[in-house]
Amino acid sequence: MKRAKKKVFADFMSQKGLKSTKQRDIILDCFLSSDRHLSIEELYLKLRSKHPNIGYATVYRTLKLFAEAGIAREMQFGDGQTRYEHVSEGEHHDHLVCTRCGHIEEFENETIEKLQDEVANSRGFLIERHRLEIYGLCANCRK
Amino acid sequence: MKRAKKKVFADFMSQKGLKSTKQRDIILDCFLSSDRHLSIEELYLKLRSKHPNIGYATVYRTLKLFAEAGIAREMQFGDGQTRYEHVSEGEHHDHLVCTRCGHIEEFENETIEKLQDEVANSRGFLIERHRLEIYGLCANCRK
DNA sequence: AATGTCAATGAATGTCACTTTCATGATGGC
DNA sequence: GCCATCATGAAAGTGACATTCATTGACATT
Ligand SMILES: [Mn+2]
Ligand SMILES: [Mn+2]
Ligand SMILES: [Zn+2]
Ligand SMILES: [Zn+2]
Repeated sequence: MKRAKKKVFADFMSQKGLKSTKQRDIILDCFLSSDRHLSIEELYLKLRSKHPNIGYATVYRTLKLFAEAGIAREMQFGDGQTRYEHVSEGEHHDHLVCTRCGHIEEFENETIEKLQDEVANSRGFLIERHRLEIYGLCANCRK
Repeated sequence: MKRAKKKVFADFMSQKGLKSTKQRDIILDCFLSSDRHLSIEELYLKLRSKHPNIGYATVYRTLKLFAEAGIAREMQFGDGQTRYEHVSEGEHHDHLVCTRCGHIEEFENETIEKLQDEVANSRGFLIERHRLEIYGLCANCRK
């Protein structure tokens, strides 16, 4: 799926008349081969060891591009940093966030999604998106 | 319930050895008689007309005290400002947020809450809190 | 009522995570 | 290869908090 996302991004870029650069290639590769839910700072630091010449602003702008292209999603978990996670076409999930170690787990629940639709319908709301986050202690941190 | 919350706050303050001041009284009164989901800035501006001598920092610190005392809750709706809403003992609700006009509606759904518990249990997570927000167009903005 | 002590206030400043600017460098259509 | 555009990154700007510190105020005590 790494290849598929690279294609999606390449198509988006050419369709927008934007250019392919070494930096963007490196950042995309690093993003796709990293854990999910990375902050700009984290990705920047991860890149820095191998590519000290890539600036923070470029990482920042490139992650925005990923989001625009639909291969990444911006997330806020309340830790003061914007995080980016991988997105696959048509896929959706919500999150369990550990308040002690920061571990993030993903889940899907079709019934919850349906109930949300019902709530929105009953109020005349047209849903664009939603966020459901459960905060607490992960299995490890409970021990 | 305005009186009840004032009592809760007064008890919290005396139990913590903190002092009662004109500013805190005024801010509490203004907060309790305002719409829900106000930002610090909004409350500060609302106060400013009648009480131009109350500083931003005092509003900021006093809202934090309300949250500590359990009569207010900090919320992030992604508009870049922290919002505070009234909290009543034992009460919980989630939100529908209009992305066009900013209107915020509240809802409760016992079934969704139960399903969340199930999800957390199945992963060994111990829930501390959760947030569920549905973003979209409100009935008014759909017209 | 005056005093003493410690918390409260608010103008100013600091912090932090973006966000934008601008001079310089790279890309790619012709 | 030329050159109009786009991209880059160091530096500066922004905005919403968060903290500092000199001064003021609350209130228990005298
Ligand atoms: Mn995720
Ligand atoms: Mn609410
Ligand atoms: Zn954990
Ligand atoms: Zn609306």
